[in-house]
Amino acid sequence: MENTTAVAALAALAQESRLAVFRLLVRNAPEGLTPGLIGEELDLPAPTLSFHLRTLAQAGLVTAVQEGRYVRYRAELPGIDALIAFLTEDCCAGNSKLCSPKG
Amino acid sequence: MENTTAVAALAALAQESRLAVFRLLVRNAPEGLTPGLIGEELDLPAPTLSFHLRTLAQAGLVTAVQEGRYVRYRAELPGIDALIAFLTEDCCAGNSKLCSPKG
DNA sequence: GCAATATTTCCATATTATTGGAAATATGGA
DNA sequence: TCCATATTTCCAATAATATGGAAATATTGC
Repeated sequence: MENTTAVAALAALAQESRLAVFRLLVRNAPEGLTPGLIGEELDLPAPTLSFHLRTLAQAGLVTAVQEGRYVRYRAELPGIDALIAFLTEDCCAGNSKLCSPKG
Repeated sequence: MENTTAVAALAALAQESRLAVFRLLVRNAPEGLTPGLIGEELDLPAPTLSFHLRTLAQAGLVTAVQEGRYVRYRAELPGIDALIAFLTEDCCAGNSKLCSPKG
C-alpha cells in the first residue's frame, strides 16, 4: 500500500460523522445500507452525508452500487484490512514476540 | 473507546509526515527513537517534527520519556490495537463467518 | 407526461491544520 | 561558569476541509 493511499483512508475516517457512517456500514456488512437509511440513523442532512460517502468511496473504504432509485453503500472490508496491515507493518522489526498487533 | 478518541487517533495518523513517523516508531518498537534520529531519517525540520510528535502523543499513539537531554519516543502498541478493534467492532453484526477482519 | 421520492451537485461561509524561521528552554560536559 | 547540543514554543502565512440550503438530476409508479 502506498503511503498516500493510507493517508487518504485515514483522513476519510478521521471525521466524526464519517467514522460513524463507516462503522455503521461495518456493522451492516455485507448487505450495506442506502443514504436514506444512514441519514435517518445518524441524523445527517442529505448533502452532508453525500459528501461524506463520496469521501469514503474515494478512499476505497466503501463501495456504491446503484439499485433502481436507491444507492447501496457497503463497507469495503479488504480495504480496511489492508490499512490495518499497513499501520503495523514490520512491527518491532519483525520480532513478533515483542509485538501485540496481530499483523 | 470513545468516538472522539478514535477520531483524534485517526486524525493524528492522517498526515503524511506523522504517518511516516508513527510507522518508523512501530518498526523501531519497543526501544523507540529520539526526535534527532527521526528527523534525520525522515528529513524533517525540528519544529515541524516536534509539532507532529506532540500530536501523536496527545492522540495516545506514542509516548515520550525524557532521558537526559534526549527524549525517547515510542509507539504505543496497545493504543493502535484499540483503534483497530474499534474500526471493526461488531463487524457483520458479529457473524464472523462473513467478515475478513480479525476483530 | 406528471408527481413523488432518492441522491447528488453547487456554492458561500466558517473552521481548522500545516509549515518552518527565530527565539526560548533544558541538559551535560569541560 | 560557559559552550554545544537537543528539543520545544512562538507566531504568522498558507492551505485544506466541513457544513447545509437551494437547486439539479434520476428513477419509479400512476
